[in-house]
Amino acid sequence: MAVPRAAKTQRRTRIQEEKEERILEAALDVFSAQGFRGSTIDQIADAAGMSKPNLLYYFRTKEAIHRQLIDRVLSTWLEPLQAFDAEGSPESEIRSYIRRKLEMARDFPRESRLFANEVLQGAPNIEDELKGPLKELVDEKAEVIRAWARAGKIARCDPYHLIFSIWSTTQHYADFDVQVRAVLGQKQAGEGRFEDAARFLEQLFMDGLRIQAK
Amino acid sequence: MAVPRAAKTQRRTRIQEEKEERILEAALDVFSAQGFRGSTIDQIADAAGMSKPNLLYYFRTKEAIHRQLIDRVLSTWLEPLQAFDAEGSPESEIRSYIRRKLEMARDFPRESRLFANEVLQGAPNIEDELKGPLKELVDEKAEVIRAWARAGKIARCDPYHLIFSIWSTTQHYADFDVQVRAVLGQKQAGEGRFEDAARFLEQLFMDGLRIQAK
DNA sequence: GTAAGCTTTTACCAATCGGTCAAATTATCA
DNA sequence: TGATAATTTGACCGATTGGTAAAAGCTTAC
Repeated sequence: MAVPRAAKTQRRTRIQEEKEERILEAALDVFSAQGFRGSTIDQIADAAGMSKPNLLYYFRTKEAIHRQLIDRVLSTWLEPLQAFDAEGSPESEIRSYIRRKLEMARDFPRESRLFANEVLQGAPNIEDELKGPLKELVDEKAEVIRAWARAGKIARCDPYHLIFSIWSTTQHYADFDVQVRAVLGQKQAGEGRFEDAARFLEQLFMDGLRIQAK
Repeated sequence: MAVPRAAKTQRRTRIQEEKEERILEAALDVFSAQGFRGSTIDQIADAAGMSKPNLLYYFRTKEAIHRQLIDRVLSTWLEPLQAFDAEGSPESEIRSYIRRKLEMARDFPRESRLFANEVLQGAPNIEDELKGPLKELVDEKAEVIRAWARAGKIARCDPYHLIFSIWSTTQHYADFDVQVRAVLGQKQAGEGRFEDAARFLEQLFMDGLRIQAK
């Protein structure tokens, strides 16, 4: 008798790991492009190259796939901010934070869009994570920024809105990619726009915060 | 014999105008919260206080509602950038552009989210508008900004990415409202965050572009 | 008032949705 | 090899989807 999802054995099978990975990869494609409600299990199963019942053997529900995906993405999404270091100089920390967030927009646009879709539609599944871990992390880093301002190392400013503005400007290149491409036109068909964006944003934030470049 | 959608008469009935307006208003609610695919005609009909077939008497398909809504929103979305004036001073023009975009995020968050949903999901219905009218408008204003930089009125910078950064930072407060609220917590339950954001963004862009305040 | 056209409703449809079930197939390991 | 567990399949289900047909009800102009 086959008890689904390998409840009997503790260890996960090789096949289980492979298939679950393939499903999550396919689901990232589909969910990030169409949102949760707009995606169907059939589409994900197709993209993963398996039948719907087979997919549902690994994940009980559509929601279960989405939850696991969101969990995974959320933690990688927070990494750059985690790395924000109170010991470093404002210049290097803010510069490298901008650069890392831009690299994520370039290299992991699906992850960014998955997250954007979720937040845009009211974040029904991650409200707790936003109000808990995310808020705490931002509170902590905001204090670092405030200390820099007190020490006269950067201009006085609201640290929360500073963080928001770095988030929004960098993620814009993933979430609104179609628009960015349309406006820039053919001249930026390659990835050059990311370097231009990096140059612009670093200048904007350095001067905007009155940080002296070395 | 009732030919649908008043094909016989040229003029629109009073009832037609009222009902179509009610439908579009309801559809804005639903589409902006759940995206196109995630929304159902029933939900829109409910929100508009009428039966589904009754709604479908005024709009042949779900797509037709969405198209008309997008068209309408797109033009109001472009207004602030239209107002961007080459004759004005960089300080007043950029300041007021930021302020107007922030006011739109505060006063018309549904419109912003409808647009964000559309672009995020690949802009299948507005690609032409993005590559045509939008691009032309941005090209024109980018030239204005470039002229300011040549005249030494503002720092040299990529005008396109400047515009992107103003778009993204301001719309962030509409599109990612849930996240902003979660991170700021209870202390900003009212609309205070918009004033704080305005202060921060004006400072960031004024100093970032090395514009002297009068 | 009445007839023509406009609006609304009731009943309905085929397609698709998320998900189940039992049987068939395949992999694993003693 | 054989038995046991893991995986895959096809057939199916009730609910919901976008949309239609036709008749009933309502407005409006004459």
